[in-house]
Amino acid sequence: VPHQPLRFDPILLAEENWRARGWDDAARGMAVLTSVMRAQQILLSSVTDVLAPYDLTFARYEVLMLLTFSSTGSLPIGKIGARLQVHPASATNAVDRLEEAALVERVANPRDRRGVLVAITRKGRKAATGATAALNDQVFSRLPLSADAMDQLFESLRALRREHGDFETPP
Amino acid sequence: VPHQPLRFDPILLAEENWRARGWDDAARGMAVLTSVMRAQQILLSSVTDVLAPYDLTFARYEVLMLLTFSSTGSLPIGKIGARLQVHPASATNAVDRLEEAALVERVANPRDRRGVLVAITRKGRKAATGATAALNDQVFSRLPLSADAMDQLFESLRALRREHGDFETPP
DNA sequence: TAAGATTGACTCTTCAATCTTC
DNA sequence: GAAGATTGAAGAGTCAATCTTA
Repeated sequence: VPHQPLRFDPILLAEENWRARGWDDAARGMAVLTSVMRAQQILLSSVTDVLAPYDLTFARYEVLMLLTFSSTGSLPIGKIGARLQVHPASATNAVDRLEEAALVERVANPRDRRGVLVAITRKGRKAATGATAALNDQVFSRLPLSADAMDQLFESLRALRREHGDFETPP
Repeated sequence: VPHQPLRFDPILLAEENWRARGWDDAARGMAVLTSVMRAQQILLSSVTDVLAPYDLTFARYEVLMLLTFSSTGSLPIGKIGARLQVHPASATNAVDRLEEAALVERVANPRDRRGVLVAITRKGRKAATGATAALNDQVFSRLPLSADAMDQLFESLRALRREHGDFETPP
């Protein structure tokens, strides 16, 4: 996004505007939500830059890693969508692109003829290995936060995800 | 996103897979980044639902609030893009949609004939008021996090934004 | 009837190219 | 030449509708 840095924090300023209107009980929530939006934009942009040489998007990279971690190297396309929490149409689209690049193959599912298995190819494994090395080195291990801040961030966002019903909370 | 809740936290599981491969120094960063992505998806979905009756997206709502907070009720379109940290083309698109709905007007900029001023209309102010009340009530004041967790989250994400160069850090 | 997957329509975002004005 | 704004093209996401199979 081509812009000069601002001389002030735009989200903090918005929060002040909120409080000036008497919306004190919502001001911090607005600021937190907006911060998450902006952080996502920043992080996705970093990831996108690193993945560009591999002709991968983050969504397609996630599909590849899911297959890498599966015992057979293949999964039903519906499972992929569920694990990645995206719409079935998005999973179809991601697999389309990966298949065009020969990183995965669609295989008939012998246990359910409605279903489609997505299998990672040798080329797909190579791409996943290279992309992971690049992401680990250039992004994941270099977030500008202390270990404590990362842990707090992870736990707070995990609570948010849990409350939203992303996953069951073990008893 | 139409899916059953998972019986485990998919991000925590991914982090375990990372560590199992010896990528310990990147595992938590991967988990944090993925959590931010997912949290953004959840929060944006909540906001989108609440704004739907007003025929507004979050991006268009943000434009409206920026104009509401400006002293004259109008801003150059370039300033809007800079404040919202989006591409100029996105600002143009958002203003197009708002103008179609008669929530803003494009006005010639008397100080720079290259520029365009975007002015909020009476109808735009009404929409902003209603949408803000709904968002404050249904989303911003109801995030499922403690006040402490919200403050920690905000500060961590603020550090991330600052490091990325979103805004200048006062001396 | 319901579930798995795909398709087409629509929205939003970015980028590159263009046009006008500084 | 550089800056402000717009346009068209391409990518990725959701939704509603559809087709096949369970």
